[in-house]
Amino acid sequence: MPKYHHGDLRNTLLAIATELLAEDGFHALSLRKIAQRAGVSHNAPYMHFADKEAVLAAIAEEGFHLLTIDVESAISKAGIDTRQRLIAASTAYVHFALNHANHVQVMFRSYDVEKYPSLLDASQASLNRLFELVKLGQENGELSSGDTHEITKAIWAMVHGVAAISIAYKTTMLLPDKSSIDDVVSVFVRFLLDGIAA
Amino acid sequence: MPKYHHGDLRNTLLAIATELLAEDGFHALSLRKIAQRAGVSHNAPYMHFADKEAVLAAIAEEGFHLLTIDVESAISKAGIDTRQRLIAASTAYVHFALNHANHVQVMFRSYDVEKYPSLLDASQASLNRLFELVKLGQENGELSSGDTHEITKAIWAMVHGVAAISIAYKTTMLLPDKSSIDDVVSVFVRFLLDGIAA
DNA sequence: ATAGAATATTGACAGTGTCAATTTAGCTTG
DNA sequence: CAAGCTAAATTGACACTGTCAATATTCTAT
Repeated sequence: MPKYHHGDLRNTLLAIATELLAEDGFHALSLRKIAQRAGVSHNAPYMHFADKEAVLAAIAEEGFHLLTIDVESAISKAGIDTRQRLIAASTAYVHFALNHANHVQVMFRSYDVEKYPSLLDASQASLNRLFELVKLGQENGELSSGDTHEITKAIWAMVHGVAAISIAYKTTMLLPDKSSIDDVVSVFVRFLLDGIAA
Repeated sequence: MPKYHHGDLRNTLLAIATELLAEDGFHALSLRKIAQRAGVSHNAPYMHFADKEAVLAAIAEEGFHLLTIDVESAISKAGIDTRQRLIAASTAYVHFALNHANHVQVMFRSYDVEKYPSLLDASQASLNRLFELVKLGQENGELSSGDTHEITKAIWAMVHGVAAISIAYKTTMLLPDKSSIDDVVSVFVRFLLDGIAA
C-alpha cells in the first residue's frame, strides 16, 4: 500500500539532498537516490521541482540562509569593534565554506538569475549583513567614509576568494606553513581595511 | 575501415573537450561525445585517461597554462610601474575568467592533489608570475616590504573572488551601476596595495 | 457524492561512465 | 622476413542517470 501525499515532500527531499550532498559530494547527487531515500518513486520529485537544476537552486538558497545564520552568530559573539566584527564575519564565512564545501560548490554554480529570484534574494541577504556592518562602522567613525557598497563588495570578494581557493586546494595553497586559516583571513581583511582607510 | 593508432589522440581529445566545454558548458561535457567528435570509439579515451576526472584535470591544467600566457601578455603590455602591472595582471585574470567561464569552473574543481601533480604545478606557475611581480616591486621600493608570499596570496584571493563572483552572477552582483569590471578590479587591488603599504 | 485538481506511480527512452573481452596495428627480435 | 609481443582501439554489456508520457491514487471543493 503505497503512501500518497507525503505532506511535506518538498522539504523532505531538500533535507535528504543536503544530507547526500554532504555525505557523497556533488558528483554522486542524483534525483533518483534522493527519491529512493525519501521512500517515493523516482519521479515524485518532479511534482515539486521542474528539474534537477531547480533542486540545486533550492539547495543553494537554503545554503545562503545557513551561511547568513552562521555569519550573524559570529558577529554577535564578537566585540563591539567594527573591524573585529568584520573579521569575525569573514572568518565565519570561510569556516562555513570549509565545513560545507560541497554545499558551497552548489551555491556558487552559475544559475539563471531570472529563473530563481528567491535564490538571488537569499544571496543578497547574506551580503546585506556585511553591508550593514560596514555602514555602521562608517557612521561610528571606525571605518573611513567612502562608497559603502564598494567597500562591502571588496571585502566579500576577498573573503570569497580565500574560501574558494581553500576549497579547491584543501588549504594546501594558502597555508604552506603551519599558520591557521583564521590568521590568514584576519591578515587579509586587515590589509583591505587599512587600504580603504588610506 | 577503421583507423587505428590515431597518433596523437590524447591531445586531440583534449582539444575537442575544450571546444565542447566552451560550446555547451560543463554540464553537457561527456566522454562519449568527445570520442564521437574525434571519430573514435566510445572507449578509446580510456587508453589515455584513467577516467573522466583525469580528462577534467588535464583540461584544467591546460587552462592554467592559457591563463599564465594571458596574464604574462597583459603584464608585458603594461607600463613599468609595478602597481600598474599588478592591476593589468589582475584585470587579465578576471577577463580570462569571464571569457572562459566554463574552463575556469573546471580549473577550480576540487581535485585530488596527489593524483595530478602536474596540475598543481601549472596552477602554481600562474601564481608564480604574480609572486615575481610583487617581489620585484618590493626590491624596487615601489611596494612596501613584508611577507612576499602573503601579499601575493592576498592579491590572488581578491582577484579570484572577483572572478568567481562575476562568473556566478554574470557580473550583475558586482556591477549594479554602469561601471566596468576593469574599474572594479582596479579599485579593489588598489585598496589592497594601499593597505599593505600602511 | 462526485468532479476535478493535485500528487504520486509505473514504464519507457536516450545518454552516461566504466568494465571485460576481443580485434587490430606497429614494433621488436629471432 | 616471419613470429610474436605490446600498445591501441573496438565491440558489447551493465548499472545508473534525467526526463517524458501515461496511468493511478488521493484530496478538496462544490
